[in-house]
Amino acid sequence: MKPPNHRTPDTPQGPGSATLGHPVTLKNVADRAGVSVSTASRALNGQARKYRISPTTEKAVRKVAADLGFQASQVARSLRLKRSGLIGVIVPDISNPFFASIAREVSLGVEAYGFSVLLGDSREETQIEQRLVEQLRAKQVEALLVCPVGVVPDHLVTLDRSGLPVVVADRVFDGIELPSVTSDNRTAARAVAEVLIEQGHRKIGVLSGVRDSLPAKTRLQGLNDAAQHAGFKLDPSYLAGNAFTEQSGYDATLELLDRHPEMTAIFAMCTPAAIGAIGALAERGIAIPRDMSIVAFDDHPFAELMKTPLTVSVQDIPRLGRLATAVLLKRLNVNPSADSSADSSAESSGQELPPLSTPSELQSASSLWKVPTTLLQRSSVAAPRH
Amino acid sequence: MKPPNHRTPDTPQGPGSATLGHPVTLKNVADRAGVSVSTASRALNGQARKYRISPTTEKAVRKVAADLGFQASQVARSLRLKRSGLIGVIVPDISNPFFASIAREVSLGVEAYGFSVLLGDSREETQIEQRLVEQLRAKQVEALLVCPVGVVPDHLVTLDRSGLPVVVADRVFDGIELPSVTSDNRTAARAVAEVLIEQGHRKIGVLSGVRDSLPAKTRLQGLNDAAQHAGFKLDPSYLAGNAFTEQSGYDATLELLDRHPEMTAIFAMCTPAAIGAIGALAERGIAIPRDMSIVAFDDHPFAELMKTPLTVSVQDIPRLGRLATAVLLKRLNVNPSADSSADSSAESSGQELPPLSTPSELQSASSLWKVPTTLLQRSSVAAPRH
DNA sequence: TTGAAAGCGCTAACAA
DNA sequence: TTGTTAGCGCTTTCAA
Repeated sequence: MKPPNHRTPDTPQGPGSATLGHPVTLKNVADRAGVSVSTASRALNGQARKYRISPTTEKAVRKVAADLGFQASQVARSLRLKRSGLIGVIVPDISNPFFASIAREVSLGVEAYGFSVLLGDSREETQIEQRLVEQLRAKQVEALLVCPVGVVPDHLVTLDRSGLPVVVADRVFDGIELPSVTSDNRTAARAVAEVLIEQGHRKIGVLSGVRDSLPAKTRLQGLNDAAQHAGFKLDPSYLAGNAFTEQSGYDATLELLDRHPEMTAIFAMCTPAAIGAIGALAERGIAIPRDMSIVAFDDHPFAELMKTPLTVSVQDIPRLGRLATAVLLKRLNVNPSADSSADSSAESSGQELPPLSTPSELQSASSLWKVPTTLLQRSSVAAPRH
Repeated sequence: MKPPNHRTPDTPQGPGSATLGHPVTLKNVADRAGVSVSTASRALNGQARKYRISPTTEKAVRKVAADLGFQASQVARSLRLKRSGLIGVIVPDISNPFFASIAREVSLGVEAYGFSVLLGDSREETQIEQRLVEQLRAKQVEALLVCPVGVVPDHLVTLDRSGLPVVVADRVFDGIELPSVTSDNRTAARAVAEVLIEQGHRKIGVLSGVRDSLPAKTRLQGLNDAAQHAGFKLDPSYLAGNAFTEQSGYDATLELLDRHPEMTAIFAMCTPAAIGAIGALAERGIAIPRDMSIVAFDDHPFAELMKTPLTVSVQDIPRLGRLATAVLLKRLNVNPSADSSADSSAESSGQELPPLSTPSELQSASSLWKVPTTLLQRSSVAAPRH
């Protein structure tokens, strides 16, 4: 309640935010409101009650803060609190709608808790993935969601062990104690494979994604399950391709066509591969499904509009993303069920991170979450001709 | 060169990174190497030369840092340097491949300079966009690339004026002094419109994106240009829809079909709208291109495989993204032409941000960058039947 | 060639 | 009910 005649030499402020030069700091606010920084801090952080700050003071501080367009520096705050409010998300290719959707779910899911997403694109290279991990670690992310390239999990395990919560999605790993979420690829693969098999197909070419990745192996397994159930075995020479890309699908198809002219169906492990295959087939004048049946994974907005709508196993991508986010939040000891914006404690500025309750007690219980998929039968499968 | 018998009470370190509890700090490194923090800092930041630090010392420090898995806290560094190394990217929907591609280019483009991308998804809502802007500002982003929802530019202008470099892409604004990059929508629209018109179409329905957005207006203008050149005028009642979405395209098509049964062609302002339109057309049993011609914007991997491949004007999205990134970097006084990884100065840890040369001298010259588009003629256009 | 110390903006004991 | 102060981890003057 002293007369506020001790002004900082701050540049004359128009209303709105920082006008010139230095951004406005808490000290600026405090000075102008004639209180100490602690009082200002407390007033702005919804701790007025707790510290029994007079409503008058609180109001005053808030007003000044608003007038000055004050925004607490999250950097300073992070340093002090040891909480960056940052979540790292690393994917092999953010322009791929699959990963983009996952990134989206994470972004939306964590935003309510004051977290922001730091994005990394590994370009399908483990080496870059490693570099990004380091870069994000240096930026003090509090957790990492990574859709790995899918072959070398070591750097992620190390990281997780070192105390930074990591959860992996999609290209998860085998026998690794990292919380993992993925589609139920085995069941999914078996289901699509069966529509092929039930039509009588036995000579089935497989367009594989990255061979060493678990999804690729698991999908192959599902296919084998189906074959075995039908009483036959798939020859390994019917396997081609080694990436989840259109190019790989195209090349593999051509290769298979040459190696096995008797092939009657194609099992594509991802949509891009299927697109490549369709292109290759068209070039060779092979009609779908008359001369060749084909099944694949994942749906897309254009599916219905295609010349031959694909029969596919579709993953519930948003759900995958949400699950991953939930696991992440749980590992951060944030309660994902709490309603988001009902947080009326901290209203005006800065304060958004609810404090973590327990200091993340290494709850690194191995866990693999599987999300069910849906079979979508369309018209890319017919009985084999010969 | 003192005997290093004054150890910190740090937990016994296995090789690799932080083993237990506290992450390893510069002080830990310094102590263990038997030097002061200043020396450690300088050694690790490639300033050994500059400060004439003995090679022995430097080596020693580097070794300890490596052994301990030291990583400089970017948070502390940011606070001190007033450089966060963060770039904010805000888009209406990251799961849309268009925006995802842009985000990707930014991410790849700035990564080489040690920046990371903070992602925000505005869900096509200006209000959320505003909130995200605030959130990212608080996180001390050094610049913002936003693909705005597209109607209210004020908060962005204010922000930019306040000193935070903002560049907008795609849904740019009219008469606003914000660096903007967008496709050359007018020319593009005119070009696709002309393939319609040359076939004899005059009754052309328009599936509009967000009406008040500049891209929508500009594309309409391009269409009008073409019409005028052909000597006719488009009746405003042929305009329907108000969003860049599939739903909007669907609804608008139905609406137009009812209002103008004589319509012979559809001009869709975006791919989703086109998809919606094709769905609506199919429901009404209207064949493309026999009964109805259609053109749209943007290509996609499935385009060739569609029942009726669409004639489209395709934007060079990666180029759009790269341009936007370049503009951003220029405003940050980083030289985008410098080769990226050839930066051998700072090798081992932490140091990645090249310092900004000039302190961003408000070079807010109004500038609009236009990226050319390509016309892709396929088979969705035929001469009108009546 | 190296070190001591100030300080970036903030929060939280501890005092009063 | 409010203020003083230490300190988060780092860089950088200034001094030696």
